Amino acid sequence: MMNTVKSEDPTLAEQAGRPRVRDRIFETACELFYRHGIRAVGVDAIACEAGTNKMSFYRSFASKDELVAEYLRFKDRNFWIWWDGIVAPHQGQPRAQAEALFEAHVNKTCSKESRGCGLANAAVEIVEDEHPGRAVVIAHKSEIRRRFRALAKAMQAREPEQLGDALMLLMEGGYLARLTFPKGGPVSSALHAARVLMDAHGA
Amino acid sequence: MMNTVKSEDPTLAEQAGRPRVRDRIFETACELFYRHGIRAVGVDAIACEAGTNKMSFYRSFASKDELVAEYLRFKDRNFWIWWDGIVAPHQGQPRAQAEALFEAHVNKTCSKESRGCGLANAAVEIVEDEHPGRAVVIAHKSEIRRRFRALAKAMQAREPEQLGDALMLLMEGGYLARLTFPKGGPVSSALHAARVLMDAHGA
DNA sequence: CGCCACTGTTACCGATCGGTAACAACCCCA
DNA sequence: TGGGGTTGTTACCGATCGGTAACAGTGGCG
Repeated sequence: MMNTVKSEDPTLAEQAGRPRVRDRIFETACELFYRHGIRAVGVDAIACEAGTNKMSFYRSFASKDELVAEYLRFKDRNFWIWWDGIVAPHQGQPRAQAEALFEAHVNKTCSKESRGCGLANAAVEIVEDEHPGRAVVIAHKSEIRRRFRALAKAMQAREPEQLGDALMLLMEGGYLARLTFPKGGPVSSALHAARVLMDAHGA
Repeated sequence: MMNTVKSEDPTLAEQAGRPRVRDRIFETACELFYRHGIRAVGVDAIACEAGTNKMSFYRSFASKDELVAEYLRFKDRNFWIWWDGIVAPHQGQPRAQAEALFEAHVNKTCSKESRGCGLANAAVEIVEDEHPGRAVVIAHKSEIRRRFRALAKAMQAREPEQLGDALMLLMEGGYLARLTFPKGGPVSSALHAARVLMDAHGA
């Protein structure tokens, strides 16, 4: 808790030009966790890949679990930045927002480097309730459900909860399918399916 | 390769009344893999939980990876037995078959012990292409896609490939959602969403 | 200059990982 | 009464896991 940042304002540290060790480690960890999975990546591998060693790792992070939680919070923040960025150009037009979301989702998930959703993958790997990352995952997915339902309600759909849930299932299913199918998988049909669903709900 | 079964026909061994050590180990492994994940369960834990020891484990299985592959093949077989059992009563009525499938899927996935789809979870945990279980997962998911598309075609739907993929995304999304939501999660809306989709496709 | 925060290095800890050798007991069947 | 196949037991292997102690350098800033 107290050894994450010893002194100095972190914003002040970022002003300095070259990257702090902590940032290099964190960036490396994010990439390795996403690419190979959380359990598959050890602390030693992270530190080594970041060009430093395990001791420097533990000078910046309290534990691996804590780093994992921070990784998940990072993924969560980035997701909502992405979401808000997609939605912004169509303010007040919930139907157009949803379509833009699914179009972007298909594009993103079909990209070569995609390994689905890091939060969803963590939901599979992290089973222990005490793990500090578990709460982050649950909160993230709950918020997704809330937003999809709100979107469905805003477009005046019949049975907005059902439509919101259905849209969420479509998106989550795409994340999962990406792990077994190359680019041309079922994800490609997500936008079309979302449109059909919204049409059918009178939105 | 040669130490999985040393002698005797395995079918002959099953004729004998009490459970072989191999079967106890395998059954235990299946439960632990599904409940806690593949990477989270060690060989020692499996053997111990099965009331034996690591040495007896390696007398029955060539390696942990090989056991994992066998676990996945087991899950695959069971899944199709389940599928065929659901579909059988509605032969020749693809629309009714799909509805029965989704109703059963919702029930199964909402049950208390459910941890989603073991194959899908393995798709998250197993990244290495060389792992003997990876091919099993890919084949399984490909077959699911094939069957859903065939089902959509059989019900004379417009754009059967799109509908088939959409149905698959709904189902897979439910598996994923189950890991973060308790019983009343978005999975509950899967059957309704599937109906709406099929209606919209004129099936 | 000297101080101090940051980093690198090395060695170590106990625990667990997947996997193996050697030997003693057992039980069924010939 | 034998075996032969199946088990249990113990000890061990090298490697890696997450995590720590102690010390040597280095850079910037007062």
